[in-house]
Amino acid sequence: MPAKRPTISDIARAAGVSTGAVSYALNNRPGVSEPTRRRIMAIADRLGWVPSSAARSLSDGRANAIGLVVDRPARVIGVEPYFMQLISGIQGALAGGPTSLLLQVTDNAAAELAAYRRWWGERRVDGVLLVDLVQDDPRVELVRELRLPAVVLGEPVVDDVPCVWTDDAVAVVEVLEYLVALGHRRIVRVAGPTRFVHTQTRSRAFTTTAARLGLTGARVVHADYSDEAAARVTRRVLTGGEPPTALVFDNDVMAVSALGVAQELGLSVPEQLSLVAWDDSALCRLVRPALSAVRRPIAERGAEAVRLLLRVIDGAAVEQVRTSDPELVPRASTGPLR
Amino acid sequence: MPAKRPTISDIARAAGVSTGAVSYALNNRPGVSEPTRRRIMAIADRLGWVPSSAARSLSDGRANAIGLVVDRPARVIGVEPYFMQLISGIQGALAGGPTSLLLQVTDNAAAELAAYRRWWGERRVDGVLLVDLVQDDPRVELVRELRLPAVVLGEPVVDDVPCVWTDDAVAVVEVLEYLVALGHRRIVRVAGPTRFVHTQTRSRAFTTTAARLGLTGARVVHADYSDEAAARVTRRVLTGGEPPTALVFDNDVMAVSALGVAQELGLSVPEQLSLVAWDDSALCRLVRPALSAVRRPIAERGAEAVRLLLRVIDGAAVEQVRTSDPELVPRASTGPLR
DNA sequence: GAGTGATCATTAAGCGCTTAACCACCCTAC
DNA sequence: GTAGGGTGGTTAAGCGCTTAATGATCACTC
Repeated sequence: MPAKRPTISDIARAAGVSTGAVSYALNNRPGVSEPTRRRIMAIADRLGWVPSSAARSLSDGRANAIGLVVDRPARVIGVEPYFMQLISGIQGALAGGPTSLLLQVTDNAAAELAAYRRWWGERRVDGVLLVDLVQDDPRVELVRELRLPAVVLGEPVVDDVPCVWTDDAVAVVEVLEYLVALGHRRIVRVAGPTRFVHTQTRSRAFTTTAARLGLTGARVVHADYSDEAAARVTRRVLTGGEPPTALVFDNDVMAVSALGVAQELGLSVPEQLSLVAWDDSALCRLVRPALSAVRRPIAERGAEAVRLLLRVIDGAAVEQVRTSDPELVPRASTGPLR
Repeated sequence: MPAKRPTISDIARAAGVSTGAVSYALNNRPGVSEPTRRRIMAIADRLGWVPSSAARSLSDGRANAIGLVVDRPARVIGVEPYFMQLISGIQGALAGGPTSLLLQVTDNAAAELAAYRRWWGERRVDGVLLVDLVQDDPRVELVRELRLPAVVLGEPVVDDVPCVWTDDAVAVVEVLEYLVALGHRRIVRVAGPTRFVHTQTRSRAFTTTAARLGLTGARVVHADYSDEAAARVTRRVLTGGEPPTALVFDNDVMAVSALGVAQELGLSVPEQLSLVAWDDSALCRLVRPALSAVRRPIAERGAEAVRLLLRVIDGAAVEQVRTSDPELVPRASTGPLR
């Protein structure tokens, strides 16, 4: 059983005023004189008073928490730095404020929906962050139905839901033009699962840009972000007819995995094969050759999303915030075609 | 503003009973007849009722949440798979129950202490998980003072605080004997910061085992878990006098970083240098050569810690749960000395 | 000297739920 | 016929906080 925590009644008694006065004082609202306010605050301070979030929630209806559900199988989640970076960005924006982060990791979409619904029912969160949107995402429908404030981390898909996004298309173009400038013509994009909206966006940009640049050998294959799947796909692509001279991946793990495959196959990187990862991370820097990668401001986006969500919770109008464009960080894994 | 959520009064009205009866019925306690209970539950179900966590907390004093603070600089946090694995283990044990996870990422110890104190004051958590204990850790003192239920993820340091741990020493011994069997005599351990208890334990085991095995060239150097620091230290060690033939690291990131350094220096792994990582992860599997690593049951430990914490919250006696021993997973980065 | 505001404080209701205390009723026992 | 003992409910207080409504006090004004 935890130690005793002071309540506003304790403060009121110590100060010789009513609890109402204490409440007004501590919340910096009119209703108490300046000297009294100061006296009350001093006492609260001395007693180490902290407002009970339950009591506060109950009376003002705010949970002072936001929720994030990450729907990735346990096997994958540890590997991808993405989420931890995102979380650390989120925390940055939350720090100092009264709001906490509720995190849930699930391994299927239904559980994710259930989690949001439960949080809403329990009034545990004031709003939620949505990541990895899919086409006609049921979560969008859900937050709309529940009128639960939400911010999508990703490009705008519907216009009544706020979002913060980066324009992935510009990076796709940048990467392709960069590779073409190095002499590559047969380029394969190893994408994540098709269902994700961002996968589709990037693939579309990839296809149209490839066409514009006259790359006939360009195509898109899919994997599930895991190293195993990436290895399988990469091996197939590299040993098939007309093997590509450059591969572009949808995350860092797959790119690193492919690097291993290339080495197994005796292909030297970048002399015979160029590799580009998406989402730069320490992982990309750590391997040899270090991987060229598209860097997105992940933590910054997380922080921006939180700020937007807090505004939305306070009743702000729907906004679609665009953060800085992703950029290609060239390293040792890309080079001129020999 | 969120949509309307049903309360027990709504249910009571619909069922024509008092809210007290509804409460008894929904909590499966005596006080209502079986038919009435069923009727009430059916209505609750139809209405989609979910208990308000705030109201419940306020009346029964339980927050139905546990807290975890991770104190690592943002730069490092993304890279290490450790925490995500831990979190996913935690979630596994929480799934299905009424308890949620509150997560905070901070970048200094004071902020971590403040976070625990705040959560306690706000009555937001019923208990907390403590990771990365240091010597005379102030957090131990804090949870004791606040009488906040806590479980340490790590070896027993004081006996009034429950913990779940693995015996790292046995793995240290295993690794050393393995390396010695391969012919290595000059072995350096690249450890994490000295302040962590687990660092000290491993170093102690390393030193005594090395002495027992008669390894005069064995020593311990320190880095801060980051790839940069590890690269620096590794470079220094490998280019100094009497360079080691085997390196043992305290995490995966440092080992991978060292692999890069070895390649830069023209040392082939494992022919000229063997590397062992601590905490196996996809990262270790991904690089070439794949890294031999000590695998600890991280997710399992997280789950076990949660189960223990929930028991402690319910008033169980202090336990010190020991989970399965870490084991060495030999891969391509270790081999006989040439 | 009554009326009019300010100003600073108190009172009390209410947020949604739990739970001890109470009550009405029927059944059995002697 | 009344004491005793379950059942199956209701009542009401309380968890810690917010806040509208109310009230007391003092300072001006005409």
